[in-house]
Amino acid sequence: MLDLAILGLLEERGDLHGYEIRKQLREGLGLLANVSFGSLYPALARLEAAGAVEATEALEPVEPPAAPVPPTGSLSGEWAVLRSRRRATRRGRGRRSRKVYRITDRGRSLFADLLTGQGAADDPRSFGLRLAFARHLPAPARLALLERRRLQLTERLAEVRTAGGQDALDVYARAVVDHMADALQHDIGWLDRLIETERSAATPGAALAPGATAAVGGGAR
Amino acid sequence: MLDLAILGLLEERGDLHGYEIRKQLREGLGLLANVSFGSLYPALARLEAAGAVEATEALEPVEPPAAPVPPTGSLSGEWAVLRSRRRATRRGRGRRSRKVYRITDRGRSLFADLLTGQGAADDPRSFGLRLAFARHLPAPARLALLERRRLQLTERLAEVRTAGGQDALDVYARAVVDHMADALQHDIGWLDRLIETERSAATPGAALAPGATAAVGGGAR
DNA sequence: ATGGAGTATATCGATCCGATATAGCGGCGC
DNA sequence: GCGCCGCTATATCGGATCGATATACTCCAT
Repeated sequence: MLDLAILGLLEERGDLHGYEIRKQLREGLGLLANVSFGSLYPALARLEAAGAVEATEALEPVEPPAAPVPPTGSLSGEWAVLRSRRRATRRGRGRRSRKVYRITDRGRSLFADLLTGQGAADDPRSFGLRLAFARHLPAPARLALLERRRLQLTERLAEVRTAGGQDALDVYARAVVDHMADALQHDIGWLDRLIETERSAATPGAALAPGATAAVGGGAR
Repeated sequence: MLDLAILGLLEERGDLHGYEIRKQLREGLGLLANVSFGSLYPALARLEAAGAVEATEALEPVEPPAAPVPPTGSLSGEWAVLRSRRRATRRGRGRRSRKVYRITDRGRSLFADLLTGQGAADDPRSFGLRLAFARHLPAPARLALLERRRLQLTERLAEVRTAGGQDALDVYARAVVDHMADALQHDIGWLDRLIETERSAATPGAALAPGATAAVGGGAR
């Protein structure tokens, strides 16, 4: 449920250690907000135990070069350069432990499973996340995701309408229920636009027309 | 966090036992959905331990009348009548254990605290719940609640806009972020309408004008 | 140098959810 | 009549997440 977020981030952005993952999730995509350490570290441990990610302990020892950060050369980029430079100027005992995580093939397959995610769907965060990573999904699965979500929202709207139908509600409760229905309709409209764009990008006549998905950006602003 | 919902329900609807509380929360107000037993029963136990509610074991014994459902006369209404009628037609050993909960003065005071709830505010469910029970709040506190929420949403919108500003996002991620910003603006507009209604209902000139809050129902249709 | 701010990992307790266990009861069909 | 299904009803368990907190190292300003 945030395994998906972690795997997606590792897939798209490369290396990353716990603290960075949290930062990117809080800043990068405005979706997940929060994601406290109390959930992040257990999740990373879980993923590592499941073989979906590999952790390389990147606390460089006192000896200068002697790479104990061995496989896969240039992952950490300019950031690691700065790091080792600082270590050179200041005294040894390279900074803190710091585990850098890398996604495995096992993890990539798990990521694909979580993305389609037929098993248990519902909540809005989960959907937003899946859609944000929809690029890694084949076109039909993308469409299925959108339509499944649309169905869920429609059902929810019917429930809320039923709840709002009873007139035992006072002004404030009614305002809340009405607004909820309104927001749901708004979301459904957005999904409809996305679905239409997705469909027209896959029209049989325009089989090999790249760049056709350029106008997806919902109804924002 | 759902203590508020339970207390509010007991305050407005009277008696109620666990199963009924869940039903009313799922159907009655479309807000909270879910509220599984796994959270409800612990919450009830918690509230009972805190002295906010009193539980009367209402498994009526074999003897017909002999009220062990003693204080506060006509709480359970027609529902209890049906219940006892059925017991009369079928054999004794009145059905299942069934604890009926009643709110105490202690609970009412706790309810008031949770309603204003300066301590930790944020999440949307909590706000929706508070607003739905806003009737039990004095007018200034009501206004404060709305404005606090408005401020939070404005801050969140700024964050989301910042996140959307970076152009490293692909079409789908952008669609998600844009829609999130859009939904936030929609919510803020709704709050603005509520705030205005609330303000105009409290204009100094129209001090004793009841019924002035009749047009609150947001933009819902 | 002292101490605050930022980086970094980890754990704790509380809350909540979904699934599941248990059990009384009414009605339906055959 | 009798078995089974489904509704009412309470309770517990494991898993996920959050917020707070502990710990430690580094950098920079004073």
